[in-house]
Amino acid sequence: MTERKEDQTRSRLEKLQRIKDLGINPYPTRYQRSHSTQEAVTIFREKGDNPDELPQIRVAGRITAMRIMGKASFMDIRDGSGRIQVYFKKDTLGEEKYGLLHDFDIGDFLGVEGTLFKTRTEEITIQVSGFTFLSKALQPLPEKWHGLTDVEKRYRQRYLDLISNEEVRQIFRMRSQVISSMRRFLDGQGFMEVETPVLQSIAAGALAKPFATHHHALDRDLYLRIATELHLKRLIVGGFEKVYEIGRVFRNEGISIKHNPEFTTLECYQAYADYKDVMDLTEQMISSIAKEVLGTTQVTSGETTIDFAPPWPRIPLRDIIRDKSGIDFEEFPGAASLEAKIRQTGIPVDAGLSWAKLVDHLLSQKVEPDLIQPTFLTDYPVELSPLAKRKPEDEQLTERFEAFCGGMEIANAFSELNDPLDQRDRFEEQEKMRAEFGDEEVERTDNDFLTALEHGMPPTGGLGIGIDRLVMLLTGQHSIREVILFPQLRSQE
RNA sequence: GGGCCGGUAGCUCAGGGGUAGAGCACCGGACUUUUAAUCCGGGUGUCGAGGGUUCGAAACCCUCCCGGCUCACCA
Repeated sequence: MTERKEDQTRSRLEKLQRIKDLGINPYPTRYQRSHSTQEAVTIFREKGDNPDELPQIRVAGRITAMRIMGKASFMDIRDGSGRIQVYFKKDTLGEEKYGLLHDFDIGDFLGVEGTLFKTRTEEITIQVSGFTFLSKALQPLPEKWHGLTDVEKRYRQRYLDLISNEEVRQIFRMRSQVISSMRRFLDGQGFMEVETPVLQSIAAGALAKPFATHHHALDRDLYLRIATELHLKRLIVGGFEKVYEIGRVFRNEGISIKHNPEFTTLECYQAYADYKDVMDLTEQMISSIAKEVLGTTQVTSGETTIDFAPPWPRIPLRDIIRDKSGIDFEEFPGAASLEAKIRQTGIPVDAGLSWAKLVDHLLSQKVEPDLIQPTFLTDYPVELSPLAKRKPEDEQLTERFEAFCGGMEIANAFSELNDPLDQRDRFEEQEKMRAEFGDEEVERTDNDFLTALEHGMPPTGGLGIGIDRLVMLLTGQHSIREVILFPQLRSQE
């Protein structure tokens, strides 16, 4: 509310005062409902033919429309289940109570009791015999025809978006269902859900810039986690054989239609499994979620239909990059030669990137946009995968896959590197690359994690899934902001 | 960070040098089965902010703020 009271607010404040003056508490503590609006409608559908069997109804909700005609009025009441029309009649309520209607506004909360009937236009309605004021709204709601479309306002005042737009409510219901379905699936497979620290003295486990903060009592800089990976593997070392965490991670990077600085990942780790087992798990989990939430494994958005039914194609990274770009990166083992080849092929590329970054560039430029159906790309070069175990038959490749869908990466997984000596070498390699290429987005050596590995970790398959992107795919949304309730915008007051 | 587009009433939007506009919302009145209720009356505003040009700026110029898309960035 602004300091200069808006006209509409002033009028609502006057009504609030009148309600108070009548000795009515405009913000009471509770209301005993007998039914949801949806249940009330259903009851009438089932028993409407025998009015004697209809119960007294008490529902509560927000007034979303008012149609006032002198001595009789209709209002729409909405609760979490739906809406119902209620009917106020001066004859029934008496002059005094009926007069109170003048102090109601759209947006107020109201509890009503009465009996169900059908109007002559066939709408199931509650004939109100009594009502209780439950909450006064001082601000007007968005307009009823066009609703709220201003994107900035939709995100900054998401509650208005949720009030105005049923599709938006549906998306976030689905997001919640996706996550609970994921939990059900993993719990059913014998995984145990755990929580690991968000505040860390070293942000490792992924290649990303962390957010920095400071702990005053310890006088120590801390970082917000960029992944849950290394702590979950410590738990595998500790003897838990199947663990997962669904949690927020933070990356201090650009904001885009596919990136939010804080986003939600699932990571799960399974002892004695390898990346092929994890591919099976991934297909099964995502298709199972789609079936539970959507009732089908297929999602149509625009002209494309994505089908999550397993099995998903499994294609070695080298093959698909060669097919899509004409470049076989194994023929260009150095950064300089690969960069020259990429340039020669006519693909724009920044100068001075590491070999691993160049391969990644080819992947994101020439391959990723075409991967619409769920697809596993496998066998990533070791330079690109500092936490993944080498393939026994080819030491330059790792037992790793990424899953792509809708032109986005949605999952990353590998046979976890459990050789502490190799892991230390890989961290050092990354540090060297950071020094050489001025690349901040590389793994930072986590000595505490290395110590854990030195105590012995069983062979382990690990998986990370971007839940926001998965929800985007399942709900057909093209912007990550449409699946995050309060996305990061440029500035907050 | 670059490019393009945008910011006008509570909401959705029109207006592009000459009195600030429409619909919904809101306020007053009428109306006992309405449902985008209807009918009569009322415009409620720092035209994103600041500076400049001009007799006159919401409009034109400059700077900034905010947002969207896009490029860069982003395992």
